[in-house]
Amino acid sequence: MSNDCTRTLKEIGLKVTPQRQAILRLLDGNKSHPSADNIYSEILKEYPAISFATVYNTLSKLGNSGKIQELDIDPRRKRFDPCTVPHAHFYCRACGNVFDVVCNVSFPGSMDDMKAVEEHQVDTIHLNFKGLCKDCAQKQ
Amino acid sequence: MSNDCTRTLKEIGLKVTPQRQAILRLLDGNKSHPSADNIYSEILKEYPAISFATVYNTLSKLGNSGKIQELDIDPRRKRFDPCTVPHAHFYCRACGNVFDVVCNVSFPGSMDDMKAVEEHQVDTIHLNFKGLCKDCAQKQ
DNA sequence: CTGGCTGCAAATCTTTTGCATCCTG
DNA sequence: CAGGATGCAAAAGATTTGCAGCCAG
Repeated sequence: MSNDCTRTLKEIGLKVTPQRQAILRLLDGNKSHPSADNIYSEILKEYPAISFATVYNTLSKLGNSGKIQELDIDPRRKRFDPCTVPHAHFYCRACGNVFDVVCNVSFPGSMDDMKAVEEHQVDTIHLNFKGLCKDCAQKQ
Repeated sequence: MSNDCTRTLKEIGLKVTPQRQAILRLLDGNKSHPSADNIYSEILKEYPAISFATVYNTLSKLGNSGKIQELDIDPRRKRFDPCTVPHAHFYCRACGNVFDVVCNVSFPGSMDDMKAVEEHQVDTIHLNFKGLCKDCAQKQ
Protein backbone atom coordinates (compact mmCIF):
# COMPACT_ATOMS: atom_id res chain seq x y z
CA MET A 1 0.00 0.00 0.00
CA SER A 2 2.47 2.56 1.18
CA ASN A 3 4.76 0.55 -1.05
CA ASP A 4 2.55 1.12 -4.04
CA CYS A 5 2.73 4.83 -3.43
CA THR A 6 6.49 4.69 -3.18
CA ARG A 7 6.76 2.72 -6.37
CA THR A 8 4.43 5.04 -8.26
CA LEU A 9 6.48 8.06 -7.28
CA LYS A 10 9.77 6.43 -8.13
CA GLU A 11 8.46 5.31 -11.49
CA ILE A 12 7.98 8.88 -12.54
CA GLY A 13 11.17 10.12 -10.94
CA LEU A 14 9.70 12.03 -8.04
CA LYS A 15 11.13 12.13 -4.59
CA VAL A 16 9.14 10.21 -2.03
CA THR A 17 7.74 12.55 0.61
CA PRO A 18 5.03 11.92 3.19
CA GLN A 19 2.79 14.55 1.59
CA ARG A 20 2.90 12.86 -1.78
CA GLN A 21 2.28 9.50 -0.21
CA ALA A 22 -0.76 10.90 1.54
CA ILE A 23 -2.09 12.26 -1.72
CA LEU A 24 -1.62 8.96 -3.50
CA ARG A 25 -3.13 7.05 -0.62
CA LEU A 26 -6.19 9.29 -0.68
CA LEU A 27 -6.60 8.87 -4.41
CA ASP A 28 -6.11 5.12 -4.44
CA GLY A 29 -9.41 3.54 -5.38
CA ASN A 30 -11.20 6.85 -4.86
CA LYS A 31 -14.36 6.97 -6.95
CA SER A 32 -15.49 10.46 -5.97
CA HIS A 33 -13.58 12.31 -8.67
CA PRO A 34 -12.33 14.92 -6.21
CA SER A 35 -11.19 18.42 -7.09
CA ALA A 36 -7.80 19.69 -6.00
CA ASP A 37 -9.52 21.53 -3.18
CA ASN A 38 -11.33 18.39 -2.03
CA ILE A 39 -8.03 16.58 -1.89
CA TYR A 40 -6.32 19.43 -0.09
CA SER A 41 -9.07 19.64 2.55
CA GLU A 42 -8.92 15.93 3.14
CA ILE A 43 -5.16 15.74 3.47
CA LEU A 44 -5.23 18.76 5.75
CA LYS A 45 -6.77 16.57 8.46
CA GLU A 46 -3.71 14.39 8.41
CA TYR A 47 -1.11 17.06 7.58
CA PRO A 48 -2.34 20.35 9.02
CA ALA A 49 0.63 22.11 7.47
CA ILE A 50 0.41 20.90 3.90
CA SER A 51 0.04 23.65 1.36
CA PHE A 52 -2.21 23.97 -1.61
CA ALA A 53 0.77 24.44 -3.86
CA THR A 54 2.15 21.06 -2.89
CA VAL A 55 -1.15 19.40 -3.70
CA TYR A 56 -1.41 21.20 -7.00
CA ASN A 57 2.14 20.46 -8.01
CA THR A 58 1.84 16.82 -7.15
CA LEU A 59 -1.49 16.37 -8.90
CA SER A 60 -0.12 18.10 -11.93
CA LYS A 61 2.93 15.87 -12.04
CA LEU A 62 0.88 12.74 -11.54
CA GLY A 63 -1.41 13.88 -14.31
CA ASN A 64 1.36 14.65 -16.77
CA SER A 65 2.96 11.30 -16.18
CA GLY A 66 -0.31 9.51 -16.79
CA LYS A 67 -0.56 8.06 -13.30
CA ILE A 68 -3.91 9.77 -12.77
CA GLN A 69 -6.44 11.38 -15.09
CA GLU A 70 -7.32 15.06 -15.12
CA LEU A 71 -10.99 15.34 -15.99
CA ASP A 72 -12.33 18.30 -17.92
CA ILE A 73 -15.96 17.53 -17.22
CA ASP A 74 -16.68 20.04 -14.44
CA PRO A 75 -16.97 23.58 -15.81
CA ARG A 76 -15.88 25.08 -12.51
CA ARG A 77 -12.73 23.13 -11.72
CA LYS A 78 -10.48 20.24 -12.56
CA ARG A 79 -11.44 16.86 -11.18
CA PHE A 80 -9.06 13.96 -10.72
CA ASP A 81 -9.53 10.26 -11.29
CA PRO A 82 -7.01 7.68 -10.14
CA CYS A 83 -8.46 5.18 -12.59
CA THR A 84 -6.58 5.42 -15.86
CA VAL A 85 -8.41 2.68 -17.68
CA PRO A 86 -10.43 4.36 -20.46
CA HIS A 87 -14.01 4.92 -19.31
CA ALA A 88 -16.65 7.58 -19.70
CA HIS A 89 -18.04 10.01 -17.11
CA PHE A 90 -21.37 11.51 -16.24
CA TYR A 91 -21.59 14.98 -14.68
CA CYS A 92 -24.71 16.15 -12.89
CA ARG A 93 -25.39 19.82 -13.53
CA ALA A 94 -27.41 20.03 -10.34
CA CYS A 95 -25.30 18.40 -7.63
CA GLY A 96 -21.97 18.47 -9.44
CA ASN A 97 -21.24 14.82 -8.79
CA VAL A 98 -19.26 12.88 -11.33
CA PHE A 99 -20.04 9.22 -11.94
CA ASP A 100 -18.10 6.61 -13.82
CA VAL A 101 -19.95 5.29 -16.80
CA VAL A 102 -19.41 1.76 -17.95
CA CYS A 103 -20.43 2.08 -21.51
CA ASN A 104 -19.99 -0.28 -24.39
CA VAL A 105 -20.17 2.46 -26.95
CA SER A 106 -17.56 1.55 -29.48
CA PHE A 107 -14.78 3.79 -28.38
CA PRO A 108 -12.69 4.98 -31.28
CA GLY A 109 -10.72 1.84 -31.72
CA SER A 110 -10.86 1.33 -35.39
CA MET A 111 -8.44 3.72 -36.97
CA ASP A 112 -10.62 3.84 -40.04
CA ASP A 113 -13.07 5.87 -38.08
CA MET A 114 -10.33 8.17 -36.89
CA LYS A 115 -9.07 9.63 -40.14
CA ALA A 116 -10.01 13.15 -39.21
CA VAL A 117 -8.12 12.87 -35.97
CA GLU A 118 -5.24 10.88 -37.30
CA GLU A 119 -3.64 13.96 -38.74
CA HIS A 120 -3.29 15.07 -35.17
CA GLN A 121 -1.48 13.15 -32.47
CA VAL A 122 -4.10 12.00 -29.99
CA ASP A 123 -2.95 11.01 -26.53
CA THR A 124 -6.15 11.05 -24.50
CA ILE A 125 -9.84 10.63 -25.23
CA HIS A 126 -12.60 11.95 -23.00
CA LEU A 127 -16.22 10.95 -23.32
CA ASN A 128 -18.42 13.11 -21.11
CA PHE A 129 -22.14 12.92 -20.51
CA LYS A 130 -23.94 15.76 -18.78
CA GLY A 131 -27.41 16.19 -17.42
CA LEU A 132 -29.26 15.38 -14.23
CA CYS A 133 -28.31 12.39 -12.16
CA LYS A 134 -30.92 9.91 -11.02
CA ASP A 135 -31.34 11.51 -7.60
CA CYS A 136 -31.50 15.09 -8.77
CA ALA A 137 -33.92 14.21 -11.54
CA GLN A 138 -36.31 12.78 -8.97
CA LYS A 139 -36.17 15.86 -6.78
CA GLN A 140 -37.41 18.02 -9.63
CA MET B 1 -28.52 37.70 -41.08
CA SER B 2 -29.34 40.35 -38.56
CA ASN B 3 -32.76 38.79 -38.81
CA ASP B 4 -31.42 35.41 -37.78
CA CYS B 5 -29.93 37.00 -34.72
CA THR B 6 -33.18 38.64 -33.87
CA ARG B 7 -35.09 35.42 -34.28
CA THR B 8 -32.63 33.46 -32.18
CA LEU B 9 -32.93 35.92 -29.33
CA LYS B 10 -36.70 36.04 -29.49
CA GLU B 11 -36.92 32.27 -29.54
CA ILE B 12 -35.36 32.10 -26.14
CA GLY B 13 -37.20 35.07 -24.76
CA LEU B 14 -34.35 37.54 -24.63
CA LYS B 15 -34.62 41.18 -25.47
CA VAL B 16 -32.96 42.14 -28.72
CA THR B 17 -30.08 44.52 -28.09
CA PRO B 18 -27.28 45.58 -30.41
CA GLN B 19 -24.69 43.98 -28.10
CA ARG B 20 -26.38 40.63 -28.27
CA GLN B 21 -26.78 40.88 -32.00
CA ALA B 22 -23.09 41.59 -32.31
CA ILE B 23 -22.25 38.55 -30.24
CA LEU B 24 -24.46 36.32 -32.32
CA ARG B 25 -23.14 37.76 -35.53
CA LEU B 26 -19.59 37.10 -34.42
CA LEU B 27 -20.39 33.54 -33.46
CA ASP B 28 -22.34 32.71 -36.58
CA GLY B 29 -20.34 30.17 -38.56
CA ASN B 30 -17.31 30.79 -36.36
CA LYS B 31 -15.05 27.73 -36.37
CA SER B 32 -12.40 29.07 -34.01
CA HIS B 33 -14.06 27.92 -30.78
CA PRO B 34 -13.43 31.26 -29.09
CA SER B 35 -13.26 31.86 -25.36
CA ALA B 36 -15.42 34.49 -23.70
CA ASP B 37 -12.41 36.76 -23.67
CA ASN B 38 -11.78 36.26 -27.39
CA ILE B 39 -15.36 37.20 -28.08
CA TYR B 40 -15.22 40.22 -25.78
CA SER B 41 -12.03 41.52 -27.41
CA GLU B 42 -13.48 41.11 -30.85
CA ILE B 43 -16.76 42.84 -30.06
CA LEU B 44 -14.86 45.62 -28.32
CA LYS B 45 -13.66 46.80 -31.73
CA GLU B 46 -17.23 47.40 -32.75
CA TYR B 47 -18.65 48.41 -29.36
CA PRO B 48 -15.87 50.06 -27.38
CA ALA B 49 -18.16 50.32 -24.38
CA ILE B 50 -19.42 46.76 -24.11
CA SER B 51 -18.68 45.09 -20.82
CA PHE B 52 -17.39 41.66 -20.02
CA ALA B 53 -20.42 40.97 -17.90
CA THR B 54 -22.71 41.50 -20.85
CA VAL B 55 -20.73 39.06 -22.93
CA TYR B 56 -20.66 36.51 -20.15
CA ASN B 57 -24.33 36.82 -19.40
CA THR B 58 -25.31 36.51 -23.01
CA LEU B 59 -23.04 33.55 -23.69
CA SER B 60 -24.36 31.85 -20.61
CA LYS B 61 -27.98 32.37 -21.65
CA LEU B 62 -27.31 31.20 -25.18
CA GLY B 63 -25.60 28.15 -23.77
CA ASN B 64 -28.37 27.28 -21.35
CA SER B 65 -30.96 27.55 -24.06
CA GLY B 66 -28.99 25.25 -26.32
CA LYS B 67 -28.41 27.87 -29.02
CA ILE B 68 -24.66 27.46 -28.68
CA GLN B 69 -22.42 24.85 -27.09
CA GLU B 70 -20.19 25.45 -24.10
CA LEU B 71 -17.11 23.31 -24.56
CA ASP B 72 -15.26 21.89 -21.59
CA ILE B 73 -12.23 20.82 -23.58
CA ASP B 74 -9.82 23.62 -22.65
CA PRO B 75 -8.53 23.21 -19.12
CA ARG B 76 -7.96 26.94 -18.76
CA ARG B 77 -11.27 28.40 -19.87
CA LYS B 78 -14.62 27.79 -21.46
CA ARG B 79 -14.77 27.75 -25.21
CA PHE B 80 -17.90 28.34 -27.26
CA ASP B 81 -19.14 26.68 -30.42
CA PRO B 82 -22.08 28.00 -32.41
CA CYS B 83 -22.48 24.63 -34.08
CA THR B 84 -24.92 22.56 -32.08
CA VAL B 85 -24.92 19.52 -34.31
CA PRO B 86 -23.23 16.71 -32.35
CA HIS B 87 -19.56 16.46 -33.29
CA ALA B 88 -16.29 15.76 -31.55
CA HIS B 89 -13.41 18.11 -30.81
CA PHE B 90 -9.64 17.94 -30.76
CA TYR B 91 -7.64 20.13 -28.38
CA CYS B 92 -3.95 20.77 -28.94
CA ARG B 93 -2.07 20.91 -25.66
CA ALA B 94 0.68 22.96 -27.26
CA CYS B 95 -1.08 25.74 -29.14
CA GLY B 96 -4.45 25.52 -27.45
CA ASN B 97 -6.38 25.42 -30.70
CA VAL B 98 -9.60 23.46 -30.86
CA PHE B 99 -10.54 21.66 -34.05
CA ASP B 100 -13.80 20.11 -35.07
CA VAL B 101 -13.52 16.41 -35.60
CA VAL B 102 -15.69 14.72 -38.12
CA CYS B 103 -15.66 11.25 -36.82
CA ASN B 104 -17.75 8.29 -37.66
CA VAL B 105 -17.22 6.66 -34.35
CA SER B 106 -20.57 5.25 -33.41
CA PHE B 107 -21.76 7.94 -31.12
CA PRO B 108 -23.95 6.56 -28.36
CA GLY B 109 -27.01 6.20 -30.44
CA SER B 110 -28.17 2.79 -29.53
CA MET B 111 -29.77 2.96 -26.16
CA ASP B 112 -28.71 -0.60 -25.52
CA ASP B 113 -25.22 0.64 -25.13
CA MET B 114 -26.34 3.31 -22.76
CA LYS B 115 -27.76 1.30 -19.89
CA ALA B 116 -25.30 2.65 -17.39
CA VAL B 117 -26.15 6.19 -18.30
CA GLU B 118 -29.82 5.67 -18.76
CA GLU B 119 -30.42 5.83 -15.03
CA HIS B 120 -29.29 9.41 -15.33
CA GLN B 121 -30.88 12.01 -17.55
CA VAL B 122 -28.36 12.84 -20.24
CA ASP B 123 -28.79 16.08 -22.13
CA THR B 124 -25.41 16.61 -23.75
CA ILE B 125 -22.55 14.40 -24.85
CA HIS B 126 -19.01 15.59 -25.33
CA LEU B 127 -16.31 13.61 -27.09
CA ASN B 128 -12.92 15.25 -26.65
CA PHE B 129 -9.59 14.24 -28.09
CA LYS B 130 -6.40 15.80 -26.77
CA GLY B 131 -2.82 15.73 -27.89
CA LEU B 132 -0.64 17.60 -30.35
CA CYS B 133 -2.09 19.02 -33.52
CA LYS B 134 -0.47 18.33 -36.88
CA ASP B 135 1.47 21.60 -36.92
CA CYS B 136 2.71 21.44 -33.36
CA ALA B 137 3.71 17.80 -33.73
CA GLN B 138 5.94 18.74 -36.68
CA LYS B 139 7.66 21.53 -34.79
CA GLN B 140 8.83 19.10 -32.13
C1' DC C 1 -43.91 52.39 -17.87
C1' DT C 2 -41.45 48.28 -16.24
C1' DG C 3 -38.63 44.65 -16.11
C1' DG C 4 -34.96 43.13 -18.28
C1' DC C 5 -30.14 44.88 -19.84
C1' DT C 6 -25.98 47.35 -19.67
C1' DG C 7 -21.58 49.01 -17.90
C1' DC C 8 -18.70 49.29 -14.04
C1' DA C 9 -16.33 47.67 -10.29
C1' DA C 10 -15.48 44.64 -6.97
C1' DA C 11 -15.76 39.95 -5.21
C1' DT C 12 -14.98 34.91 -5.76
C1' DC C 13 -12.78 31.04 -6.97
C1' DT C 14 -9.36 28.28 -9.14
C1' DT C 15 -4.82 27.79 -10.52
C1' DT C 16 -0.03 29.35 -10.80
C1' DT C 17 4.34 31.40 -9.29
C1' DG C 18 8.39 33.20 -6.53
C1' DC C 19 11.13 32.46 -2.83
C1' DA C 20 13.40 31.13 1.39
C1' DT C 21 13.87 26.99 3.91
C1' DC C 22 13.89 22.00 4.36
C1' DC C 23 14.84 17.19 3.43
C1' DT C 24 15.34 13.08 0.27
C1' DG C 25 18.57 10.48 -2.18
C1' DC D 1 25.58 18.00 -0.04
C1' DA D 2 22.68 19.38 -4.00
C1' DG D 3 18.69 19.65 -6.17
C1' DG D 4 14.24 18.84 -5.79
C1' DA D 5 10.12 19.72 -2.42
C1' DT D 6 7.63 22.24 0.83
C1' DG D 7 4.95 26.11 2.89
C1' DC D 8 3.62 30.69 2.51
C1' DA D 9 1.92 34.43 0.34
C1' DA D 10 0.88 36.88 -3.37
C1' DA D 11 -0.23 37.04 -8.37
C1' DA D 12 -2.75 35.83 -12.27
C1' DG D 13 -6.87 34.38 -14.68
C1' DA D 14 -11.49 33.24 -15.34
C1' DT D 15 -16.08 33.82 -13.89
C1' DT D 16 -19.74 35.86 -11.12
C1' DT D 17 -22.30 39.42 -8.65
C1' DG D 18 -24.38 43.90 -6.99
C1' DC D 19 -26.04 48.01 -8.31
C1' DA D 20 -27.55 52.36 -10.43
C1' DG D 21 -29.04 53.97 -14.63
C1' DC D 22 -30.88 52.84 -19.39
C1' DC D 23 -33.82 51.09 -23.04
C1' DA D 24 -36.68 47.50 -25.62
C1' DG D 25 -41.24 45.94 -25.72
